Amino acid sequence: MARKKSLDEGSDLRALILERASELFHERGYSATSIRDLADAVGISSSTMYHHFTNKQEVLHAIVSRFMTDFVAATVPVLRDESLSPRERVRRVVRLHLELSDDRRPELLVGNPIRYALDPAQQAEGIKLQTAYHDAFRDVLTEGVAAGEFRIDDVAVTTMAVLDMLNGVREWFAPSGRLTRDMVVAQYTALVERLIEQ
Amino acid sequence: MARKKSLDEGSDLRALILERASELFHERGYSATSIRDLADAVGISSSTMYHHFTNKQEVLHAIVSRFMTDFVAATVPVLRDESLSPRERVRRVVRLHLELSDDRRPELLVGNPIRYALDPAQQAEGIKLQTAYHDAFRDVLTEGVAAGEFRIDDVAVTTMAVLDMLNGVREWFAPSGRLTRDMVVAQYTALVERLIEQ
DNA sequence: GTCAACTTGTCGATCGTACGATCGGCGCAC
DNA sequence: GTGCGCCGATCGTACGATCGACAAGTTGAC
Repeated sequence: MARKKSLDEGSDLRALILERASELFHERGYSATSIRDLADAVGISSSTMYHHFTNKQEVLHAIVSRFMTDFVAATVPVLRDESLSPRERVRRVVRLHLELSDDRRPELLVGNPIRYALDPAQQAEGIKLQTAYHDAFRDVLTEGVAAGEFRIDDVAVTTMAVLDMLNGVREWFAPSGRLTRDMVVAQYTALVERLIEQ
Repeated sequence: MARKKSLDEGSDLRALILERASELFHERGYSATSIRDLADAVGISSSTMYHHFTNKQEVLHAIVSRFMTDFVAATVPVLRDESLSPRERVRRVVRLHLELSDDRRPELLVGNPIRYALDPAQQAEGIKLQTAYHDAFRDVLTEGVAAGEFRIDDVAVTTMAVLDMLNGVREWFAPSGRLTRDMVVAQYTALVERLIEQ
């Protein structure tokens, strides 16, 4: 029990660091956030940070890697679920995409400067996960066209247009505004259907 | 002439600094790019930087402010041009938006970390310009609906969806790929029309 | 069962470095 | 000879990272 307690406390602190680090990186950017900032945000010494992460870069990588892995794990199986129609798969993924990027908004640390801060190997890992999602989305559109469900001029361009549209929401959506999250999901589902259906 | 030449050289150097700074800020991020990096990129001493800008922040502000001002100056008059139909205004702005964000891609330094690096007054200036563009776009959609040209469920949501879609292009478009810029413009014009027309 | 040895997590102090910014002086154009 | 643009040298600071010490808990030999 003592070992378990010790491990749990360690895991909790690591999780807490990742949570606060996500927020600070999201607000100020990775380079503008110091190890001391992160340590202060969780109430520990800066040197203690190095008992949970080998360096600052690893904190960033842990955040990005975990989020992207979770994102792909949640969406790609739905996009590949052949028991559902392409139309239904798209509908479900639109909801998943919007909900995940809202729930875990601070963890979404995309952009060139972030990529620049990671190792080539870490970059490659992120690109691989992103490609997996893009490919799955593109495939379901292709399938829908073949099945006569969708009418799409250029599947690749439409894929990027839809995903960019979904990614943009987190930048302006605030639940305190006129729209609830479910309303946004409904609106975007309809917009995406306009883009792909006959 | 000598004075003119001197001024020209000064202006040229300032313009050159802004150009290289845009690229470096775009690639590595603002905080990760040092004054010495900027100076090296244009072949001057770091102290000379301070003869053209009061500090590092002003370099960033000059880039962002100039681009956003130019962008609004190019697009809003088209959106407000009552001699054109709402449909034609949208078509022209889609092209302008895509071409400007391609031509001056490094200057597009949006995102929270950038905003965080600016003064509140400088932030307000950027927000004001962005709002002017968004409002003009929203108004032309409203006008099109009133004229029976467009069929839109929620004009505000559709406005954001369209603009996010357009903003996303610069992240993945590479002229070396399968698509030319004109092809992308044509595709996106068609996609936007799907989103707004009957 | 006892106790020394080891492990783990934390800290304050500190290292070397790179940063933003300043200063004084130099050279050239007028 | 005056002013402006440019430079090398330098300042004070904040950064990422390391170190040695210490406390608490776990392990293993006897």
